[in-house]
Amino acid sequence: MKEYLKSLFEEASERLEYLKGINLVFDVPKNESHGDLSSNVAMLLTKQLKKNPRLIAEEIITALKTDNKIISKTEIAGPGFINFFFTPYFVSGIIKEILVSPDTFGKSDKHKGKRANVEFVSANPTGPLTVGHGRNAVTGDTVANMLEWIGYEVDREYYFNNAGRQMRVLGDSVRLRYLEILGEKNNFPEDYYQGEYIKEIAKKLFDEFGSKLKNEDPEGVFKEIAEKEIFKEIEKTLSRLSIKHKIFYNENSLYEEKKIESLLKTYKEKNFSYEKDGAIWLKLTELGNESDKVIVKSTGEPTYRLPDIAYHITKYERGYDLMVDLFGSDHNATYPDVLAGLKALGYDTDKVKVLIHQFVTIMEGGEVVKMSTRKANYITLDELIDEVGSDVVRYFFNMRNITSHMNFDLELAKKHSDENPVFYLQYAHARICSILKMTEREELKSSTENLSLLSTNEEQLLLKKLRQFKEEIEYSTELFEAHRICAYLEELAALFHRFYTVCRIIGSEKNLAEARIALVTATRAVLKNGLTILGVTAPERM
RNA sequence: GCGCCCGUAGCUCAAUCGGAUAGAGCAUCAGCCUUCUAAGCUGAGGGUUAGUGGUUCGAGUCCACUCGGGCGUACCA
Repeated sequence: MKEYLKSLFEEASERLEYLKGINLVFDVPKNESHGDLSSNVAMLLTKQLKKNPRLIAEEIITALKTDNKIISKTEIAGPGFINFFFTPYFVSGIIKEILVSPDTFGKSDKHKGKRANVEFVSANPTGPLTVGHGRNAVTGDTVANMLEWIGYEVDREYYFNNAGRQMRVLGDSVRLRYLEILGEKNNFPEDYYQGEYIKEIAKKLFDEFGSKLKNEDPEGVFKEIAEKEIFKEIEKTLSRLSIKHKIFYNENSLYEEKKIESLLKTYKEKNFSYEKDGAIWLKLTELGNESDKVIVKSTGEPTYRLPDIAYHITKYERGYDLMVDLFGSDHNATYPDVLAGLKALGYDTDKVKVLIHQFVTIMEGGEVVKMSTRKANYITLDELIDEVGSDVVRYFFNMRNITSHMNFDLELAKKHSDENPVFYLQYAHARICSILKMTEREELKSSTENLSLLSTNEEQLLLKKLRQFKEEIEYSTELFEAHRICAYLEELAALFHRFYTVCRIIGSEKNLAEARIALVTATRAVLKNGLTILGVTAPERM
């Protein structure tokens, strides 16, 4: 629709000089009596032309050579909007476009040939994933899906660190629990990992090795096994949400491959770093940031910034055109340093898109549940999936803008799970499947021969919504906002349900019935594709 | 103190570069199944968009200030 109008305006600019090179925007008006598409161009020109916007609008309309097979009406409304109304003939044509290739309708090759890396979850293996990680995981995977849909080849990546204090404590936590099983009394420290899963790992070790590990070092087998077991669980949890990372990148390999060392050397050579108080600092103030930051502590150990920068450099070296980083708002102070460090070395940081999601607040019984992995005071992602299912979890995290703080009322999620909007969408899909089975029995087929028979208000509104799908995906992806897709699908499902209650297939005249079958088949395809992007299943019956 | 995010209906959230009468779901109330799935549809009530001022044809959206909440502000990640 928009493409057609754009070409009309372009052609008209031959006659109306001021239309040349103008930034044309068409909106779908909220109120359907304002037409199918609306332009505010006349109002934007008032300053330049010093004329009443309605007069400008009139000039524009006379200059447009509209085809009355496509456009049924143009009007000037309100302060100077130009509203366009499309013919039913044109509107229904979308069905043919969808049915040519239903499974790929909405895909675009806009970014074909480009490669993207989406890094998400990236939790260190110290415990099970919590609900908070769930938001990160679902958002990351959905962003990856969206990018694939507009043509990117996407690698899903998980960055982790199995060195450092956290992991030492983890290993020792397991060791102490193991010794407890052997009957040894000890004072389990308060700041150690309190979770049940530690005891389970210890039990596993006892079952396999008996008391042989009594004098083992906490850094050795305890840590190793703990890491392995926990990662296994993390991957299992993610796979329940249909999430699979292609690459697991261990921070350690940056050291092994001397990337940290060489980066440090580069900064020194280029005079971006200096020594002070026994530490090495990066000159971030010179790069426009607030203050210089330490990259190597006086102990000789790098801070997180150095490996983070080195890590991102590997992404550039691996040739990605787009790198998406996803993390929670608690990390929002860290990425400017990393980006500045990259920019200093000449890397194009426009290729990095940092997405920060706000926290998930868990409410239970009207109370906020404080989350801490170490204190084992958390609700795991697994428990949540057990309660409400993968589809609800994915949809729930996708349906809200990540910039918003999110209240997750557990009681409500459990109790009212069958009233979740995801079921509304799935129900629409299942309903269509059921209709199509029924019409098959009646020996009715889908036909695009008489689509102009689809002229009721319900049919036209549904058709127009189907037309918006592709643009909706592109727009949502450019903004990295999956919640728009949820909103779109809910509107689409609502229009379908309304169509269903008013327009019948079986019992209608044959040509009309077959056109309607084509319509619902197309609707089913769009619903399914939308749900697929969100990572939600499209059941054939409910 | 400073930085980022947020404040919209009773609750959870939308609102397409600033567009026309601020929309959904839940909850509440009133209707609709002898006919393709009632997990559905129709209707009603519910708002000073936290507040004040500014920018303009037009502001929930942009700017300034105030109030309130979250997360940061390390030689932790």
